[in-house]
Amino acid sequence: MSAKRRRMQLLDDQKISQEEDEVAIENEKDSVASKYFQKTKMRLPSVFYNKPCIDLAKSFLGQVLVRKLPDGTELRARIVETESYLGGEDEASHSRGGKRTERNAQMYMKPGTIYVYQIYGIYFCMNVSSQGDGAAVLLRSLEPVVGFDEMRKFRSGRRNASKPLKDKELCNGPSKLCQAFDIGKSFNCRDLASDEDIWLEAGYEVPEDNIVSCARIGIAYAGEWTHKPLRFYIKGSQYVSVRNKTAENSVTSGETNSQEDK
DNA sequence: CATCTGATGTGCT
DNA sequence: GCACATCAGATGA
Repeated sequence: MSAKRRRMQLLDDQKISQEEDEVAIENEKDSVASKYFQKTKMRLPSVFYNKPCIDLAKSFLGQVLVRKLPDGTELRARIVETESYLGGEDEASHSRGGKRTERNAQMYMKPGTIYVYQIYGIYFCMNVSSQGDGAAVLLRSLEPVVGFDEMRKFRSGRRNASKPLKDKELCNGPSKLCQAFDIGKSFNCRDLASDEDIWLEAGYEVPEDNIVSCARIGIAYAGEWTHKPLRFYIKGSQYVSVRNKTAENSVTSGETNSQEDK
């Protein structure tokens, strides 16, 4: 574990124990199982998701996605890359032109609703509905925090398995993270603010200075929308799917998140 | 590092 | 029928 990551972990622990205290005080008189505290203390609430698409895509950076497996094991990874898909006018969005079908209905649902769709027959991508009609945020890359072995196992599926994956290869792509977290179509339509098996917990806020904004990936067909800066990632992160050095250099910040390869 | 290609099947036209 | 918000492996520099 690098010094950097240790520092981040410490920051998290501080935040977590703070919130723990607050919740404990709030529920002092209630005799609710401690399990309840475990789940509610860190979970980001419904109101967190109720913001405009671009704001949400940026606020996701630094937050932690948690997945509870059937056996109780919890996987954790920090969101480091997202994309905004706006409503009707966005030619790259599944909701372009106000299109609304059975497949993309979740994009129009309550902010925080998960939209999972299958792509190229074999992969899944996970989005979260935001404020705005037909708007959603695509999760593109995560930095693994807890559960490396499980993620590696879920990811070994259709590959050679000749060489073990590096940590940074576990979740550096929208479908890779779905594999690593074992997220499939059954997660479609669930609510991140209340679901038992998946949720977001407070990590840290990434300052605007440390966010790279650039073009989205894989939407070359979208005309003028192809080059709009609707992809966001933490500057310097080694866990991002595709880095854009040009865009990184135009971000006015001295600090980066460079880390050694693993 | 960059670029290319095959895999694969659902949802929409 | 065809397009597709991808990935892994191969190849060349």
